[in-house]
Amino acid sequence: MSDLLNGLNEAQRLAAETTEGPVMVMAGAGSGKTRVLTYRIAHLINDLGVMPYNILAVTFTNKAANEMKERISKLVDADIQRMWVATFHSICCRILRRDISHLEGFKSSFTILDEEDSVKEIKETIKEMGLSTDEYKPKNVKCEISSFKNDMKSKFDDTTTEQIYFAYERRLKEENLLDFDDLILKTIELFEAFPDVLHKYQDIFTYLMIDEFQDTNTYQYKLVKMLGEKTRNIFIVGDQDQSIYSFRGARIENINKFQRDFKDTKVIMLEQNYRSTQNILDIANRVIDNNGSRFKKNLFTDSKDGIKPIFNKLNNAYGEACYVSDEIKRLMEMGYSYKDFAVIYRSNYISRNFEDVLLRQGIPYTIYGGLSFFARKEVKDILAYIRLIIDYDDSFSFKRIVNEPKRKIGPALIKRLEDCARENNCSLFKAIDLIDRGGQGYNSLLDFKFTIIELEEYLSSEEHKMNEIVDFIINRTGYKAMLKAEGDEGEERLKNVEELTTVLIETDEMYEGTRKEKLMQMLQEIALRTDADTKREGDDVVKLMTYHQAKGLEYKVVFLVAFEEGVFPSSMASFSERDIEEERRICYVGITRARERLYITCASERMVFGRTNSMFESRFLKEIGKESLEDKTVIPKKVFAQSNTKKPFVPGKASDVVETKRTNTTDISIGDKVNHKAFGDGTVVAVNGDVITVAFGEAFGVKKLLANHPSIRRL
DNA sequence: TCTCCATGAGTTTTT
DNA sequence: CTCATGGAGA
Repeated sequence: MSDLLNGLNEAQRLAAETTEGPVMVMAGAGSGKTRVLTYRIAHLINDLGVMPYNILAVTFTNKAANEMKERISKLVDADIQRMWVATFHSICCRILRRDISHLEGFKSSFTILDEEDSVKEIKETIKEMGLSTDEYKPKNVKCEISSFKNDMKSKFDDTTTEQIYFAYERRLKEENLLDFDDLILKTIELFEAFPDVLHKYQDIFTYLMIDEFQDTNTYQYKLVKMLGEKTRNIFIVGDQDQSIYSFRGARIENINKFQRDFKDTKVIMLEQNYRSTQNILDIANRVIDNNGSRFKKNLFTDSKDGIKPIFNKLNNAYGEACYVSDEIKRLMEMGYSYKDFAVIYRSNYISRNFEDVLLRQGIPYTIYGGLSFFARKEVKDILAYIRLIIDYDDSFSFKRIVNEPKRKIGPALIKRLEDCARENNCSLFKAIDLIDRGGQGYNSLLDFKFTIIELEEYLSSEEHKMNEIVDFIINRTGYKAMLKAEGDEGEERLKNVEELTTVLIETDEMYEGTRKEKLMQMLQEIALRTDADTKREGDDVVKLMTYHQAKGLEYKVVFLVAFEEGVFPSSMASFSERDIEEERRICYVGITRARERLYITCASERMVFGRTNSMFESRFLKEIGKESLEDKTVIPKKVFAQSNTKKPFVPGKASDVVETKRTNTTDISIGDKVNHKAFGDGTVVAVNGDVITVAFGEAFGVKKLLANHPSIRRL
């Protein structure tokens, strides 16, 4: 046996070497579980001669999958391209592409709907049924259906919603579409209806490995069980304390269920942490200890105590962002680089102040979340063009772009087409030839048809390079002209469209076959690509992200911001102990992202819904214990002590008004001359609480600033 | 059919 | 506050 596994500690090594039978690894944060997984796979291939394609490794994100593949490829000589390392959704997608045609009425060329698309389909379904979209809000219905499909609900609340569900399912089938949830469900359906197909995959995947097992839902677990039942070589890795996806149907209980279903499961604990300092681990342990229903486990480390985590409470959200930005600058001078920092928050809207301030301070950053590249309207439009060009019968794509740019082909005409298509059991594209001639927009429709045919000829002829395709499409269809006419915003969107060219060039190199075949493969996989997968890790920039996005990542310096009741724990989760326990796990995940320095900040007041609210410190601060934090707050301590003893924020309470006034003290008044580090000298033109408005003259104009911000002094 | 304005609704987390 | 949607008018 090689010395491949020498770099592992005893528990890790045991986990990597126990290759046969069911194994469960309880891996605390930072205990090297990814390391164990990669070395285990390398061990299977290198030392035991297992073929890479007999290994199935399920990760939580595509990004994690790619990273793992890369790390494995450095450890083994064998070609691992054919090894299955992917998310549940990607794996199911691949299985369905091969075998879904066994199921009556399904075709392997299905298109995967993203969130937006499926809400759109539901909306049309509701309208078609003659129901009101006010009463049955498409978003809510989608949520209901998704809950049902993820076993979070065993039946629908009312029969109408159930009817919508049935109609939606029928509609998807007719249009050859699957939503995200279907990827898992249809695979199970396929395996149940066709045991032969299941056996085929059972024979292929002789070693199963599931990462982040605590976040699997009922059906994902079922899938694991089905696939692994035969060989029973199932290796699951998880941490009950990091289960943060119950809103999506994840079940921590699957950990226990696994042990019941596979009685001879070997359990291995990884408790040594290699990431954080003792001080950071201490507060992580203290917080999570408040969760009653947990199997006790304590992380320890050999590393030093390190720097005491820092707490700071600022007057408002703007001040909080300024503090974080100042600390980043200060630490940069001590030798850190931008990529060492992460700002982590509970929900996306919190990021705004940080974006503003970082931008103004010239600190480079990227935001995770928001609209992903492939979810952008313009990108989806062009992809829809390509889809339609390759497959005229793709009516879903047809509808998306038939009037984009505007061609005077409105809802009335579409309705005519749809009716005709249904009557003749054909696609919308074919229906163009069958509807009655004439009428509003009929000629535009013919034009559109010829444009698509022309584009198809262009695309088929292999003489044109892949990188010319997008350009040709946007020129020929008038899409480019449309964007050009939109001004600055259009310019931005044009850039996104042009970025697609890069994707096509990648496509050209990545896949085999004719141009069309390559494009088809790209289109089939694109729905599962998320922004995080595309983001370049290596960039030397500060990262802004949610706790959920931060899972599995680590940074030298971590700022956990907006530690306020109602934000974190989220106001949506303050009702049951169950919810609070999940918020606490989120907190635990956040703390354990930090390697060297941890900052926790909050603000006394914050704008929510355009209103300024007084905020109260998160209960998690108390659980962490203020004594284990170095308090940098500059507001008088007694103000704090009071706010600590008060009940959480309730809108309209008199005491809150008093609280707000107290923090509004500033000794700067209208007419004062002030100096700002970056903007130079200016005159105060307005004072509103602790926010002052200063006119700085032509170069910088009028700015709203925090009066007691360190970068401002009165002259 | 398109454009513009008003109104209202909503920010928890995502494959 | 900000975005999306829908209605009215051109």
